[in-house]
Amino acid sequence: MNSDHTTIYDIASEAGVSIATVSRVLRGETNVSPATREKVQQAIERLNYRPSSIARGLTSKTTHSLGIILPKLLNPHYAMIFTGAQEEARKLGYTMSLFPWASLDTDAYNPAAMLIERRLDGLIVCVEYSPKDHDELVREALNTLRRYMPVVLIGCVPPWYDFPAVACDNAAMMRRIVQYLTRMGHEKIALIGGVKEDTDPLRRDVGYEKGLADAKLPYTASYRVFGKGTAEAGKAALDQMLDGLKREYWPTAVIALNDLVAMGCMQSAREHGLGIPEQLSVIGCDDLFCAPYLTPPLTSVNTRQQQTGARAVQLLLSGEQKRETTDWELMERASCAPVHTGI
Amino acid sequence: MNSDHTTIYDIASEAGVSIATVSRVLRGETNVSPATREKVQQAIERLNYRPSSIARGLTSKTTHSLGIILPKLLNPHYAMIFTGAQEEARKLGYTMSLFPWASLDTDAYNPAAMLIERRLDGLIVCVEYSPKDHDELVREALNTLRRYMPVVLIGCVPPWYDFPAVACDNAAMMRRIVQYLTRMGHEKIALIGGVKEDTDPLRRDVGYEKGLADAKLPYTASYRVFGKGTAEAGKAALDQMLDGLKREYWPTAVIALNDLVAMGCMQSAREHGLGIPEQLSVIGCDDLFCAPYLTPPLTSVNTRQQQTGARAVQLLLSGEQKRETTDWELMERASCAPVHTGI
DNA sequence: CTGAAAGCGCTTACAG
DNA sequence: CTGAAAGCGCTTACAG
Repeated sequence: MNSDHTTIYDIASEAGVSIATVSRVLRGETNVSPATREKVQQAIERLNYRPSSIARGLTSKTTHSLGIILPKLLNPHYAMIFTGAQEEARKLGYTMSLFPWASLDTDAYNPAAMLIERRLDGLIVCVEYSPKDHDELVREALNTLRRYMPVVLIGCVPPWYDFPAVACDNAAMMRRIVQYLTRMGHEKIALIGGVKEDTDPLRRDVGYEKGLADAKLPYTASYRVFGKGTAEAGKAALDQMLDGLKREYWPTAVIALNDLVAMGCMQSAREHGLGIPEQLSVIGCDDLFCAPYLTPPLTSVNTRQQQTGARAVQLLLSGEQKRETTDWELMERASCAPVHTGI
Repeated sequence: MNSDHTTIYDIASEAGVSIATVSRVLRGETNVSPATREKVQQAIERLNYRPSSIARGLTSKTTHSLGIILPKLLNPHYAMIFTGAQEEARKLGYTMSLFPWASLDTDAYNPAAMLIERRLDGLIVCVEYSPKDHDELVREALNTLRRYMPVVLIGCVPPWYDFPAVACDNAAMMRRIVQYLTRMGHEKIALIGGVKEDTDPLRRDVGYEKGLADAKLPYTASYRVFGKGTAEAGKAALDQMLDGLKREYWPTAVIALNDLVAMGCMQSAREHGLGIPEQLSVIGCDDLFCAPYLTPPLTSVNTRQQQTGARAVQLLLSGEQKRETTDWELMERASCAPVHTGI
């Protein structure tokens, strides 16, 4: 291992100049004579010199490294966000490190310490709502971290958060989805997943209720089941709803928090002998790569995750204190159909 | 922003000791009197001090940050590897940054420069075979990088690579899969995906041919289609095979390079009116989260990706020059069945 | 057990 | 246009 890297001193003596001059050509300053610049560049080439970003960071007070906190990478939704953020960071010369909430949660000592010690130039935090435990952690961690580095939020934006963020207007999106279903004649529309205590003003429940109201439909508590954003949770939730309701009250459409939940719901429907979309329309969210390959292909909402990640990096680095709302698009596939009337 | 962080000098004067002493308690050295240690710790607490890993890195010649190069994160297979690696790194006090091949490829200047300038303590490289262009890049990049930092390989291990690695024995795995199918009576077994020029001694093709030989079946060129590891490529490949073959020669089983390819194959089969598994058995690889939710649930091979990632980090940090082979497990689901004989 | 001093590899005023 | 010098915030021998 070449742990004794070439240094700026080596280049300086090789080129017969001072380290200040080497530093100047390194940083592309203009006030260097062409001849000198050439000499230095040759030396760099010859010795295969790469400046240490560590030493550079110590003086320049900037590390060119960013961090991102995500719930988990195993849901492709977050992998898309991460990819978008990472690529944008890369383009701008920054490195991106991942810090999953889970590892912070389980950490005995100050969860933020590792981030602070790294002297990151900025941090993207992606919040997924969950009750109490997590919310408390999030709030505390955010309040600490933002004293040390710029923070941009992605995903849910808690009402107490007054910083730059890029989020999807889940309320508007959900209202549109409900509308999509009511226009197909659905009146018994279930919503599965999410957290009851969610206080994000743009949360799905707001839009769900608005959407129902738009169509003059009542809000039916038994059609609203909360739960985690996993396939297992989705299946369990729909199982429970169907098993607890007389058949005549079964929903004709179910909106899932995300595609994983939708997958679980499809499974549950299948096991209950419900044809999709004949007897039950299902719609997901996130538009995961597998949505088109499910049977039937799952209608979902593309929330432009990569773009969201990239935009968060831009906000982070530009220092703009904006709060932005992302685009989304309903991807119509075969899992939703007009409500089946008659027998 | 608190960019003027508290330094070791602040702590020293606050505690009335020298910075050397502060450094000692920081690093948990034992040769410090309890009283002094206490004073220092109090000062640290009071001033909310976090040592700079940057300054520390400059002297200690170690950054406690690792890198991982992956083909892409959007295939959950790689997200699992990354997650396993990241979590293990975290446990050991290391940070993990992602560098996708794509961003290195498209980079005009030396693709390795960014990694070297970061002075990473180690690098995990996950290689996915693809012809020419990529292989040349991989070889060159690896040869440069390993002069600057320890490198551990994951995935395919090119024959010219003589370094630590943790890989799946794809040959043994594939032989076992073929056996699984021949025991169910299949004789026309297709293999879809991968690169013809692959030279990894553990590559799938080796096992495929062995498996066929085990059952005294001929190798049939038209059952072997190469291609990318995407669903689209999988669909196109099977489409092409079926369309080019008389119905009586259609395979009764298809092995896909990975689950994405398998998903594409299932789609193709469906469009060709082939029931799965009645007329066509399909088996994938990687055991993605969605495999159980496909119709029918996809039989696949779990290759313990998270464990692989974690193990790679351990090798990297221990400096062992071992080459390890990972476990794998056949996950039997409903997409494979005994060959349909008679009408 | 503790401190003074040098050094890690850069950048940044400050002179010239 | 170029160099000498100080400084970034730590760690590490070296004395005592």
